[in-house]
Amino acid sequence: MPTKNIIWFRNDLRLTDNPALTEACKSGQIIPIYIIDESDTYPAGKASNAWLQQSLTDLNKVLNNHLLILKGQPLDIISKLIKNEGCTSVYWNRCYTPYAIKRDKHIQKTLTKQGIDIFSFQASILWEPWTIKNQQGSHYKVFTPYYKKGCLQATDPRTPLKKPKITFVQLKKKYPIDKIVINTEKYDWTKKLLQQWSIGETGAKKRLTAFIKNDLHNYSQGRDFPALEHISKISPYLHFGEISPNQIYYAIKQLDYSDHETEAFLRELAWREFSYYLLYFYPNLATKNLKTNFDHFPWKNNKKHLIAWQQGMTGYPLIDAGMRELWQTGFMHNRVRMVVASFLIKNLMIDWRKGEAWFWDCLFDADWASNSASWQWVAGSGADAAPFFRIFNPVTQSKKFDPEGVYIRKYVPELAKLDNKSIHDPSSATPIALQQAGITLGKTYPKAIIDLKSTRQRALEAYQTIK
DNA sequence: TGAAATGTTGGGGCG
DNA sequence: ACGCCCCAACATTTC
Repeated sequence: MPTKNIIWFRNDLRLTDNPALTEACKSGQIIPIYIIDESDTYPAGKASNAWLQQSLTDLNKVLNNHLLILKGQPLDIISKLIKNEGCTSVYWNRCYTPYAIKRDKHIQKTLTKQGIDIFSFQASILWEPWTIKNQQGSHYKVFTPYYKKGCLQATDPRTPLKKPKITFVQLKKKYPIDKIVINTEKYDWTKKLLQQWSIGETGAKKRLTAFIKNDLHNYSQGRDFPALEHISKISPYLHFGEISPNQIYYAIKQLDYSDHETEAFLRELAWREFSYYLLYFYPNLATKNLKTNFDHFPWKNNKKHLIAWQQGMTGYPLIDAGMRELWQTGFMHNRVRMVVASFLIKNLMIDWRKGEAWFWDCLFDADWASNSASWQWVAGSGADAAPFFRIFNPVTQSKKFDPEGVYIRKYVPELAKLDNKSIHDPSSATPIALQQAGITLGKTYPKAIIDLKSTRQRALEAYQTIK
């Protein structure tokens, strides 16, 4: 009689390089499950959930319709399944959010007591936080030494595993796939957004291959120009584990060349690791300033400004293009993410947590670790963060990185007819230029909601008060 | 993975 | 031809 193993999929929605799946298959027959965890303290945002639906649909397909998608309390669901089907072990790949760590520990303890074997694996990060320590035996606080001395001197990451041979358990009972997940009606608005992506494990591999072929050679420079899209766009796949960081890492390492470009890309992958690392040592990363002096920062609570930012109606075209890209595609180019975040935090002086929340809801790639670490990075309140006084000028950034206004015209079409010089800052364009482009400020496109120079000054003065 | 203010230099216009 | 000034262009400092 072969053993019956539950493989609990979480952020590892793939069959290749999936250690928990591989081991579960080695030792017996499997019951693959996904649980919509109702007690998660920070449930995924709307965009993220929409992606998840598609991803689960795809995973179910490659599992020949054997994936059970169940909703409720994970411990209850797993216990019931064990009892109904006579399982002897549960396999999963480790998660690293504070909530998941606590939940999994509890489940492991409870089930072990009942004689069930729990096997957990490392699958979604290259280096687990507790394995990387500095010379004093503490955790690193600065990225470069963390990466160079910590990670790169540590054991090499696992090389990717092949897809295992799977035998499914013949279930004794029926388990209705949860309708909430498969119901697309609720997320009708996301249909169009999702069509722009090829979701699932195969799509992830295609995306990576295309990036390596077309964009990697020019990554370090090209990634700064939002119109070029010389970026990997792999983050949503990586978040849900449709591809593993190991697969990406070795796809780059095993190229027949290694240069400034490949290094630059691997460094970005390492920033993701650093985010997980920080989250592990600072479980409140998403809610509390790592630099506590920021607790006294005089944030403005201007609802109108926040909404203008969210809707892409600030009157600064690069900001508005970025925010509309987010709304229309569930994604935003990285350079623009930094600029819009700087604008919200420093020019509007709105608490970074408001921005973090909006991104959490709108981004397909919304990731608890990366999102909070990155917002704290821009705010200057995080570990090894950008200094507060590094304030982006959205007009300067626009001229530098979207000189022809290609990106702006794509997402802010009402400015399409403006000339290349005026398009970066319509509020300071000549009346003739505006008229020729058919633009009436305040009517067809908003007037700049704030003045850059004075708000910059205001931010610097506010920063002085908390120093 | 800035930007603005301030400092320095050197070519060219001009009296 | 010379000194003076202007001001780009670049470098350094500051936030």
